[in-house]
Amino acid sequence: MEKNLAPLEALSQYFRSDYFPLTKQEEEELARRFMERTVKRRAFLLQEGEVCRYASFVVAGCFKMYAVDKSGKEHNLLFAVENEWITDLASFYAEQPARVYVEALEPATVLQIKHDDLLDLFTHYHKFDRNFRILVERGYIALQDRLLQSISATAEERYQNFLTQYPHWARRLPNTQIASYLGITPEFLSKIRKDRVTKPGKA
Amino acid sequence: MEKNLAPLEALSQYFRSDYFPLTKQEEEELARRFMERTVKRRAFLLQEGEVCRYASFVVAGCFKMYAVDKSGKEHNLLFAVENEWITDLASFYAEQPARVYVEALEPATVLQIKHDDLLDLFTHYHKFDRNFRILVERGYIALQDRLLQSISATAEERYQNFLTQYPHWARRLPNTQIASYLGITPEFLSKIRKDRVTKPGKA
DNA sequence: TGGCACCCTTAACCTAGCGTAAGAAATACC
DNA sequence: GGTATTTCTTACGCTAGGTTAAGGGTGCCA
Repeated sequence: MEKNLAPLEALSQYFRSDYFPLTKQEEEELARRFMERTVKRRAFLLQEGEVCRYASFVVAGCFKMYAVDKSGKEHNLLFAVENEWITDLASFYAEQPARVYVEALEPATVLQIKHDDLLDLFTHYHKFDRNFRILVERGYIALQDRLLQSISATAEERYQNFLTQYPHWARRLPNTQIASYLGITPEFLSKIRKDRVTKPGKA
Repeated sequence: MEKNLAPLEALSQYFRSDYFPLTKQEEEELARRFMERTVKRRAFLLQEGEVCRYASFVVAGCFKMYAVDKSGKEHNLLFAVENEWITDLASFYAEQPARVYVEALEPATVLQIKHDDLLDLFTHYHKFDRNFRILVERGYIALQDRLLQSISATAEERYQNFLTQYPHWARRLPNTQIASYLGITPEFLSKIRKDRVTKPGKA
């Protein structure tokens, strides 16, 4: 009963510890609208061309969001583990076909809410508008930071920063996935890792 | 009286046409808290190390937001012209020193609101929370799109996309600034532009 | 206990885009 | 209206990172 909170309890806990905590009533409204779903490794929450119907909160397991370019290569945009959200906002809000995939890297459990139900929460309970505003703001800040790095930093620096900023992802993900997130090939990441060991502190 | 709305009228108009329109009272609250400011070409709204005290809405003129890397090079993160916002959210919300500059590329007029006044609007008028949630969502979507391109597209493709996605910026900005936004050197952009003319449609 | 799928590494060769330099064209400002 | 500062272009050598290919490791399930 300690490591495995009931999924909805995990979500309430999440708001309580990082956002404006919910009242009993708001928690009930939450429970009424979020649905639990378990998915296997390799299964998709979303595929290119589909409309993203749900916002998803990860209760257990691990996901990646990625796009496929015209030469067929995958480019990871985002990872999500426990207590993180994974949703293609562009598709979700505009109700247009997604240009990305969301795939489970491990067996997983998520809580999902439909677009209309979320808008409903927004209109009836001020606090959700606010909590989601803050949530998206934080995402925006993280994205801007990453964009800056991708424009201005070398692959080695980006890897280094990834390790310090996202240790919980780094510990858990295979290097192939990390390479794709950093925008380099697995082969080149391998070379970087070797060099880091060889010339450690850098003179 | 047609092209030059009063600044506050421009802001109300902005919400009216793209977001949930404001009531008379909300517009008055807006007027009470936003301050007009004019800046010369080259002047800074924000410099690295300062805390970003204001959210800024551009009424006239043109700005760039950029970061300077450790070798002294500038990297443009964002442009803003009339009816666009330019604010370092990371610094503004956390009240921490900014890592970026915001500089006027043309003589400009902005409307600015202080952090506390904005939070005040959020708590007293539900609609601002909502309008700003949507505003940030749209910014997030644009950023993600750009990140994807910077990971997966070639410099020439990025330039092409820039021209089609942001014609109003492209028309107005010098190529040096555009190059910095795309993450390439002005010299290389120049080469791309030459090639586009030489081999036009691409067989 | 063997096979299959996935992951990591190494190495040799290749290319997109950078750095530098320097002249020409355009624009800002007094 | 004229000078000074930006901006744009061209060219050439150079480096970060990609590509291809191949070998070895590891865990999983039959």
